[in-house]
Amino acid sequence: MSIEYDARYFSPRDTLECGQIFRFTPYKEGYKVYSADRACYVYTRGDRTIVECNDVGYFYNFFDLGRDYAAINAQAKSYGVPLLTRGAERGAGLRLLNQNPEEMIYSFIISQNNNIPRIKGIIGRICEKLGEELSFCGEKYHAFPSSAALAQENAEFYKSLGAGYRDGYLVSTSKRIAAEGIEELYTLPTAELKKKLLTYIGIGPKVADCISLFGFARRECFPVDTWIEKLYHDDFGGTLKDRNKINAYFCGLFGENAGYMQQYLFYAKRENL
DNA sequence: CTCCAGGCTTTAG
DNA sequence: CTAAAGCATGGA
Repeated sequence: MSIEYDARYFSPRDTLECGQIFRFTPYKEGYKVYSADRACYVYTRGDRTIVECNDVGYFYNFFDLGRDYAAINAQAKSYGVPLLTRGAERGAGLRLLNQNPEEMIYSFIISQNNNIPRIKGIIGRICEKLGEELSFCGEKYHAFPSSAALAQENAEFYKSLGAGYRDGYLVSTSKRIAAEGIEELYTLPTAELKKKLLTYIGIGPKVADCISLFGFARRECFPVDTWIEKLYHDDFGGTLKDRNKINAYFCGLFGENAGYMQQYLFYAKRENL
């Protein structure tokens, strides 16, 4: 089964290479993408982007295909900030993914003070060791492990996979989620959700924003990492140094679509556009 | 060698 | 309350 979409507003590369997802690999004309226990093959041919998968409903939502990006893209260009305009022009095919909340929690705990290639490696090894073995397009892959499976391992295990000092965070948070579940999180308003996420060991303000944005579709969230801090000074002429205040500045500026603007900016800065 | 990466926890003032 | 040290690892 497959899904087709206008390639102008759905570029696999723009969508996957902007740091919101860590499990994908180049494949044939595009990429294989993994989320929770699912997999798909996504590629562009001519003016159409095609998603081949076993679960059309899951990936329609995953790639946010029910949303019109023309207005979002126009909003980004309306601020007259060159970096943001360039991000919106050259990253027009970027879409915000709707990912599995638990996968986001562990992935972004690992992401702190870390670089993207290494984050991918750590997550990949955790999946290989603990995730269910499945197959797609004639190749084996591993699901992202359940919290119950993660909670059975100790800190030495995670350190042996390269997680570094985040080993204890993974142990603590997986044990808590395995015991409590995360059902309540879906029901909370965004401010309460963020506050609750901050009570998990290893989740601070930036990671909580990423989890809310990518895992709970809270598009008003604006994660502030080292790249955003850099462009805040370089491209917005900002003088604040406290990341919480920088976050408040951007949230006030961009409003309910702040998360999309954040992705355009992150992409533009990292790609040196 | 030092500096940095999608920062957080702990401790000191 | 805010400020800064400490933290694993690998690549530039």
